[in-house]
Amino acid sequence: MTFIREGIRDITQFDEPDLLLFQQALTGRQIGKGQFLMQPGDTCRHIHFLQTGLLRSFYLKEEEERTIAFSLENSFCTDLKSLRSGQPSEIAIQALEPSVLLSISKSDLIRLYQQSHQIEAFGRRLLETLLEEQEEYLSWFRLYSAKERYDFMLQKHPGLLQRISLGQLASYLGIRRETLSRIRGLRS
Amino acid sequence: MTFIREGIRDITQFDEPDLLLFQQALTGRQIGKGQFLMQPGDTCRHIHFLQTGLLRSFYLKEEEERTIAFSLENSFCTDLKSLRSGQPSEIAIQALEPSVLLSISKSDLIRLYQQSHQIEAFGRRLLETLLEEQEEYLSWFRLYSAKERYDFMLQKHPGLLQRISLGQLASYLGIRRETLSRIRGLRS
DNA sequence: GTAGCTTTTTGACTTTTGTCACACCTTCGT
DNA sequence: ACGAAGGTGTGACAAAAGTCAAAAAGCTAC
Repeated sequence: MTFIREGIRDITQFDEPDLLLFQQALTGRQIGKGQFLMQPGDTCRHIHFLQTGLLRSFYLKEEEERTIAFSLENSFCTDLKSLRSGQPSEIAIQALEPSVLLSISKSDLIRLYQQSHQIEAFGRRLLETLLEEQEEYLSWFRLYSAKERYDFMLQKHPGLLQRISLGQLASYLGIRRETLSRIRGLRS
Repeated sequence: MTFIREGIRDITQFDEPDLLLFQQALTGRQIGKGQFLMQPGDTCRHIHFLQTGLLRSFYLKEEEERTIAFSLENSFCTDLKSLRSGQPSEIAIQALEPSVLLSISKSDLIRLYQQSHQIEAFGRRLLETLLEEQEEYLSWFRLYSAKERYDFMLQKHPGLLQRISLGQLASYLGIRRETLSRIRGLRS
């Protein structure tokens, strides 16, 4: 439990009272490889903090999985659209590895935001980071070719490739498995 | 000045004391059609609230403009990456129409965040909305063809087409002017 | 109106990526 | 060891989008 405190504290930089408040709202959960944290049609009611493991979020379009994100250790994962609207989600979240997560419900989070300015500030900073990351990812599609996007991925997450299938990576890069295979073939 | 108060109040939902605080940090500015709010290489130090007019943010890649956003009336505009890092920006922001904006500096905003929980909460909510919008926009590229993206644009911002050039729209949709022209030709 | 500019459209061609089919290789359970 | 299933690589072809060039259509300023 101590190491959980440390993990949360490092990320949030909460002081002792807020750390306690936050921690009390968290519920632990384990999930096996291949299992789903949520399926399309479910309504998302939590934000998950991934301690160990690996998650993948994806749309299902015509039997095809279109990956929108990989969530690594010490990062947060949710479906913001469904969480905010209360409407059914269009995405699935699946564990690619056995994963340990701490989850906080929407209602608890709203309560904590109101109770603590510091927690609200953390929420704001977290969102800024997420938005900036997503802007960068989006710029890949605006500015670069499939090959370049693949190279960026290698640079940015060199270890990740050993943990996911090429099909999953391809769908994250917005191309077909075969195209990715050909890109990788061009060893220049 | 009253109507500015109302506009800000509607959007932020600040109560009277915070409204005043916030308002004092805002500086007004007008900018003519075609003028630049910032250029690549500038460091972004403000968040701009657009009262009237139309802004466009874009990258410059090999003499080509790649539009990443149109900012409409009553919306916010900045370069989050440069604003947060303090590093030179890679994007340009240009007024497509004569525009009136209220701007707040990064340092003032940070100060206000610290002073007022309510203002911090507004910042968080705003970021949530921006992130959700961007997720939707990103899903266009994941799930839909160029033609479909064009149709969504028509649905979502029917009026905008009269205010921007087709070249600008094409670059926002991630295709060439010629391709957009052909898509529009297919009147089915 | 018309000259000069920009924007949009059209055409021929190239490049990139997708599609479909199938071979190859793991891995995993029996 | 065996076969099934899933993941990966390759080839031939199709579709989508990019490129380059030039014509047509819109604007703007005299």
